[in-house]
Amino acid sequence: MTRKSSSVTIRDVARHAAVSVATVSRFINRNAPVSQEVAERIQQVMLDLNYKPHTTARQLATRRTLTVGLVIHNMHTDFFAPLLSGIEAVVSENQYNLLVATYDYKTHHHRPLPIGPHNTDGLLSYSDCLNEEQLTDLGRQKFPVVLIHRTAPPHLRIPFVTVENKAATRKLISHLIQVHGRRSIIFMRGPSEQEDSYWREQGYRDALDEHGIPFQSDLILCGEFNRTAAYAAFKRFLARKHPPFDAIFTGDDDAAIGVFKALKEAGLRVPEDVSVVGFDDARLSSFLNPPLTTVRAPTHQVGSTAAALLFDLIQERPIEACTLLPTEIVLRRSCGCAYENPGEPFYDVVR
Amino acid sequence: MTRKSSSVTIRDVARHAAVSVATVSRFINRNAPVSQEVAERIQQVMLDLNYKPHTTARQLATRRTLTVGLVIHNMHTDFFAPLLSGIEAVVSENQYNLLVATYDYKTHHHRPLPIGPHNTDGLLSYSDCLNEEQLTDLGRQKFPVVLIHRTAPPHLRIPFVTVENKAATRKLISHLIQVHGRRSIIFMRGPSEQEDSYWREQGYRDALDEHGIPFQSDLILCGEFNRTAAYAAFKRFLARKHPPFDAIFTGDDDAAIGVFKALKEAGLRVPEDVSVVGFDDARLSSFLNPPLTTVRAPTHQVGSTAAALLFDLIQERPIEACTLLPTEIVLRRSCGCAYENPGEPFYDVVR
DNA sequence: GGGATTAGTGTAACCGGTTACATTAAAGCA
DNA sequence: TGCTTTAATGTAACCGGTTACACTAATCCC
Repeated sequence: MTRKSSSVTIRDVARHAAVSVATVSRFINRNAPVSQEVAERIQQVMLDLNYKPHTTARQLATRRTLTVGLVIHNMHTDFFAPLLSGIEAVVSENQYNLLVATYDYKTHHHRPLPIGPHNTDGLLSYSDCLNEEQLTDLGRQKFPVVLIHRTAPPHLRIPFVTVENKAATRKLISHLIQVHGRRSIIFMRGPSEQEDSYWREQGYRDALDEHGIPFQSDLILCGEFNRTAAYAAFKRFLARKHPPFDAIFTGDDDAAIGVFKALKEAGLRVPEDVSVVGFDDARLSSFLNPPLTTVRAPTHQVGSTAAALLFDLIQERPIEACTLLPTEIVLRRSCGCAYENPGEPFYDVVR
Repeated sequence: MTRKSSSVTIRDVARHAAVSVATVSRFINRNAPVSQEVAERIQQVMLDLNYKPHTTARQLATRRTLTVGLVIHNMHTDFFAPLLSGIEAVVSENQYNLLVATYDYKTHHHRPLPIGPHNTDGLLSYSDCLNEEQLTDLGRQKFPVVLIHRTAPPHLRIPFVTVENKAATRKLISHLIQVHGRRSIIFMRGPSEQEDSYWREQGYRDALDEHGIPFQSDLILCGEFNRTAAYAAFKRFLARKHPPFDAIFTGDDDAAIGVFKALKEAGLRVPEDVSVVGFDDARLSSFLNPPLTTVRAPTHQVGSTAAALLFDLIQERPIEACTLLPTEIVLRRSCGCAYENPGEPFYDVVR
């Protein structure tokens, strides 16, 4: 294998500065007094030799990695950019590094999780990338973990950060019913076992109940929170014998793009023939034609909050066990509202 | 500090299995024969004790981290999602981890680079996050580095991956001149020292030259490749005494969003009054109103190519020193073209 | 002035793995 | 049968830091 050019170690520095390695270490870490004179000598030698402390060795000795891990299943959708950005901001503020692993127990369960107590000080886990067994295992080791977009199994005391899904969805669906008179509303599920999808569906059902509209299982499709799958699922729906519909809740904004396309191909107009609404308020949602009515989720803030929580955990500060960030519905034209939003996306009608 | 619950080590496993640590290590790494019987015993003990090899210790002993680093200055724009996604795909395919650091020598130069030979096996560096001195330093240690969206200083033999900026820009500007009769074209620069910006400006100048249009320095603005800065810069331009203009090359797509907004506020129509063109073909560009004419840069592929190159370097395979990925102009409506693109963004008129 | 404290330093064990080298027993071969 | 090869294993040094403990000399305090 690659033989690294033998690098200069703390012992080299010690020898050249005519002191012990302990003294050099103390100088570097400033955790014990070192005389002025010796300090200067060490400083000079370090420069001369271009010495860089060996991160890995230090990690082994101190059992602290100054790194946090993030597990996500992939980065294929726009959703992850603001999430990552929020996490990254807090991580670098704390002078930590971020180790990113794409891992999903459903597809990688034969492979051990590449992130854990042995290479990070704490872990952020998105959605259902880890299963309960893995979480239990980490919990048993008292390893700091914060869950993102999923709640923790109650017997594990793992803090989590997610967004308010149910009430916002209920409000959005109610809006379709009350304001726009829609009654046959398609619901597109996300990936199964995705909690967001579950709660959004509850909100959808609640809204129907509230207005006395019976739930119809053949209005439930699977959009997978992704434009391509949503397009395909909706095409299949249109092709087969299906009940009439006058609105679609696409589950998330990315799926709405696929639905827009399928509707266009079918010659159906949005919002005249069909109201379309999404969830997330992704960066491009206000640019769609028509602009997409959706629920604004503070994804960047989800990331930063989760990361902040993780540092609280790592530093053993008291923490908030569960954080449910508020969402708000954003009315644009795709539901049938006629608001003109000048200068989108800078201004939105929010309520 | 946090005292980790003492974890089970290879010596514990060895003791319980009544073998030496070497044998356990061999069994784990499958790099020397171990008898069937002993193998089973070790396997069982590992399960019983829930033993997990200590990544850091292994890294120290083998001097291989199975991790690659990525240095970017931030993740604030949409540009990074496809880049990261491309990198990530190749990294996880190679069963490596990805360590992400946001670092910029201009703002962090007092702080040492958190990524290097001591915690990664190779490094991807975006644009001008690292300065020449830092690159030289890494080069001297023969540390594998691949540059993204910048060329390497010639005396350092560092491979790089970037996109074809100049010819595409020249073609795009020529299109504005020849097809749409534009002659007073604003050019928005990106961040100074950004190579992409430099080459795009060269392409812009070449196109002017080619058509005998004199270069006007007061048509050069600074958009910073970002919507907010571009909006502000363009507002300032409009507010002061300025030469007439009939087109804008915004430097990149994100900046185009800010320009769109400022134009709308000024009551100028796109493309009737002003042609607007960008660069990148970001995910939302085809959704803008009007859809943005731009240059398609294979950003995902830039990421995957750079990562693949880095692995070639790490594994000491022969490599391509410089990779210039092709770009193509994408005509939509913002320049004045009248193509109807059915089902944007799935189909584009590309040429 | 004598005991207690503190500044400044060194020695060596330790973190948890890998691996060069040595050793023994079994298998292969003439 | 005797010699060489190979399978299987153990011992201990090593990777490059940190830090507990020991020690000396100087300073403080009553």
